[in-house]
Amino acid sequence: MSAAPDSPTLKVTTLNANGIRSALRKGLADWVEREAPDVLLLQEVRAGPMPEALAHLGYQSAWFPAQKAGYSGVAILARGPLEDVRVGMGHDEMDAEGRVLSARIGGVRYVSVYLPSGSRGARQDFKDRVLGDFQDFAAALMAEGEPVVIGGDYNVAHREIDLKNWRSNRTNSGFLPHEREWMTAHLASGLTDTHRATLGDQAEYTWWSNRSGAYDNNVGWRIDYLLSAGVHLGGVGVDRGAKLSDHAPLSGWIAAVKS
Amino acid sequence: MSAAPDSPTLKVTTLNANGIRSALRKGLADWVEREAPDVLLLQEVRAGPMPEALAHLGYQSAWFPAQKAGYSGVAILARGPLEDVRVGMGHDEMDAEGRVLSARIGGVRYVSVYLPSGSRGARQDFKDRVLGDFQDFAAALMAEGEPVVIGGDYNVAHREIDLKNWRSNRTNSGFLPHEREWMTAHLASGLTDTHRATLGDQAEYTWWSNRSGAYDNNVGWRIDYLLSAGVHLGGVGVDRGAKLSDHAPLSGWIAAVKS
DNA sequence: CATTCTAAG
DNA sequence: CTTAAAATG
Repeated sequence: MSAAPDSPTLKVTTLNANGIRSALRKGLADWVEREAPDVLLLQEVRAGPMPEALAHLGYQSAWFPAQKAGYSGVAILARGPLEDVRVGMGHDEMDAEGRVLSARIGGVRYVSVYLPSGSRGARQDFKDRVLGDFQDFAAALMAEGEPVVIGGDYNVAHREIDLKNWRSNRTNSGFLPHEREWMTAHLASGLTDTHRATLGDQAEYTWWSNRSGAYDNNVGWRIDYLLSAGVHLGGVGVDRGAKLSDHAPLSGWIAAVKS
Repeated sequence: MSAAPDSPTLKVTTLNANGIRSALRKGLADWVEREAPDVLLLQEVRAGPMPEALAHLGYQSAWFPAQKAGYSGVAILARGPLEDVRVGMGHDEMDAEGRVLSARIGGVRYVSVYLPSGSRGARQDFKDRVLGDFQDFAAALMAEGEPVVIGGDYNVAHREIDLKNWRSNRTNSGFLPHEREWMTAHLASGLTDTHRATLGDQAEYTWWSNRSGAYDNNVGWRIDYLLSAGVHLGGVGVDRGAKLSDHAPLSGWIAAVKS
């Protein structure tokens, strides 16, 4: 992890929890107490609202579960008040699966997003369809004029350096040419990939398959992002050693904004 | 456990495994190697045929799974050849659930039976219906003239001494008056309850609920039986400490029969 | 409370 | 490989 900058900042973390109950068993509460993010964006919580999960550490929270129990679901936890909480992105299919949630915290709009996986083939069509819709949603948010921070699991690796075996994955969901082009356009719409901007072309991953020693061999993908518009995110880093789920927490420091 | 008698005998064990994979994880193979039953009658294996499970210890086997994966299913394992294996009891409903299997081993017909639980209310009707059918099946087997040993989970405690809290369970499935009367009639048809015959009115259980410390407090039920007709079973005993499942293995020694 | 299977990733 | 739920005991 990088060190925090000197000026007054807020720390923001995004994490695909792959089941918040599982992540809590693996020490999420201790990790949060130690790392003390001011804003925590969670994806794939796979549970209904659990406001008590980190309440003892002083977090308030908003939750947007999927209609289907045990599936998907996002949350935002923060040490300050969550204002103007918005569930969903006005998209029946995405919102039925609890994939987008946003709130204003300290004058910044934070979005927790979990874009669909296409690894099960039959879902690639859905993924392809909603990428454009999410871009429209993000553009509309930015047009509101508030600073925006989007954190989440995009299920897309952008560049060759963003996954271990890019050659063998050129035809696999998550690194398909049109997905990568979509990410390029998404960023070009005004969002900074703070990980890339901070760490440059250093290979670093945020997800490792559970199968066959992918983590031990660091055969990973960078598919989780902290994107920002209208505000600077610094000190971005991946806590590869946290092992709270099959994803690593991705954190950064954002300059405090007057609200 | 009681000691083996002096004369040439075969050891027979019955065990509701509550998932043979689980029982193997909990040391079933070691237990079998140590206790070395010649015949092992298993219920609730919750798996398809696994002839390899104890093959390394020299066991041959017959399996009768339920049609529904992961549910019910019985098996017979033996160190000698299994002759005239018969799957089911000629009863569509019982046989769809893999509840009765028999084989001749060393001149004795062994039956592995898993009678339905009524603990889920809606299944009590089914249980009540099939008790009579199983009695008919057993009577027909005995009428064939071969010695018969039936081992299995009857899901019925016979007498007040056969469960810890008989007073509070008089209206609960497994100790209903008509179930107890059925067991009385079942035994009266010519089957010896070898546990009761050997150990008398000593309270001993074969099953403990997984909930709320039932095992530690020995709040159990005697619902597994070794019944015999035309052959004597001695040295019957329950291995309460085995902890291979929520049931204890029940074993006895049978005098070898000329085949 | 424990087991297995399923859907999903 | 892992998670959560569902069905079943």
